[in-house]
Amino acid sequence: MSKSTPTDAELEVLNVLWTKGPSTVREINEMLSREKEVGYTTTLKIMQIMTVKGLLERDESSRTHVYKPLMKESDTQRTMMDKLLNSAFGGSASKLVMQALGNNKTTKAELDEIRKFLDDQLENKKGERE
Amino acid sequence: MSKSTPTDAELEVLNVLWTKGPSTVREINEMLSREKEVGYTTTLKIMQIMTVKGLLERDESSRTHVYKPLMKESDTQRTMMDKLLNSAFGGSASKLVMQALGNNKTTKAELDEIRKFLDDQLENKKGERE
DNA sequence: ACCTCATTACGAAATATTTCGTAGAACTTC
DNA sequence: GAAGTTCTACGAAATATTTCGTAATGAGGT
Repeated sequence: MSKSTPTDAELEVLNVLWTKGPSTVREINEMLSREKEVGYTTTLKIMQIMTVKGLLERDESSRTHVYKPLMKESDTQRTMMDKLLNSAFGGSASKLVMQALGNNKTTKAELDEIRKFLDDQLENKKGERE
Repeated sequence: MSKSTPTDAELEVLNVLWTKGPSTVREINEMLSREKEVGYTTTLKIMQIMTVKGLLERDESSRTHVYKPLMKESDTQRTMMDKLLNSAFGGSASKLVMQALGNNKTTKAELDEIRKFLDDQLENKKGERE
C-alpha cells in the first residue's frame, strides 16, 4: 500500500492549516472564500471526510470543533513530488528540477539558495563512486 | 483561462505515445497491460475522450486508427509542474527543488548535471539586481 | 457468400470528488 | 423561554473519471 495524495480540495484545506495552525471550519472557510466562492457546508463536508480518511484530527471538546492536520507539510509535499516524478518525469529528478527552474521567473536569490543546497548534497556524496 | 492537466489515466497513455511515437489503441493497451490489468475498450474509451478533449489527434485513413499527442511532453510537464508548485509549494520553486533532491537517491551524476544547468541559469542573470 | 476476428462506437455502470440543502442540536440574546 | 444564530450530521445531487459490455462495422480467409 503506497501513500495517497490529497485531492485538490483537500490540499486547499491543508494549506490553510499548515500556515494558520489548528482552525475551525469557519476559519478555514473564510480563508478559502478569499480565493473563490465556497459554501460553508462544502468546507465542512470536505473536512469531515478528511477526518474519516485520517488526514485530519479534530478536537471536539468545545462545540465548535478544532481541526489539525495529521501529516507534516513536508511529508505531503514529498509524496506529491514523488507521484509527479513517477507519473510525468519517468522518475528523473534532474529533468523535473530543470523543468522547474527552466524558462521561468526564479529569482537569483532562489538560484543561489539552491546552489548552496546542491553543494551540500554533493559534499555528502564525496566518498561515492563517480 | 489556465491550462488543464491530463488525468492519471490520460497521462499513462501520453507517456506511451511520447516514448513510442504514434500508436494504435492495441499498441497502447499492450504497453499499459505490462503494468496493470486494463481492458482494451477501457483504453479505447480513454483515447477517444482524449481526442474529443483535443489531447490527441487520430489518423483514420486506415481502419485501425493511429493516435498521436497534440502536446509536447515538455509542455505538459511544465503545466503539471506549475500546478504542483502552486497547489503544494506556495509557488516556491526552490522549496520544490530541494524537496526533489532532498533525502532521496539522486545520483552524483544527476546532481552534477543540475549544477551545470544552475550555473548557466545564474550566468543569464548576470546583469540583474541582487 | 459465410464465418471469424479485430476494431470502433456507444451507452452505462462504477467509483471518486465536490457541492450543497435540510434538519436538528447547542448556544445567545432579548 | 422563545427567537434567532451557529454549528454539526447526514444524505443526496452534480460533476469528473474510469471501467467495461454490447453492438455494429470492416477485413480477411475459405
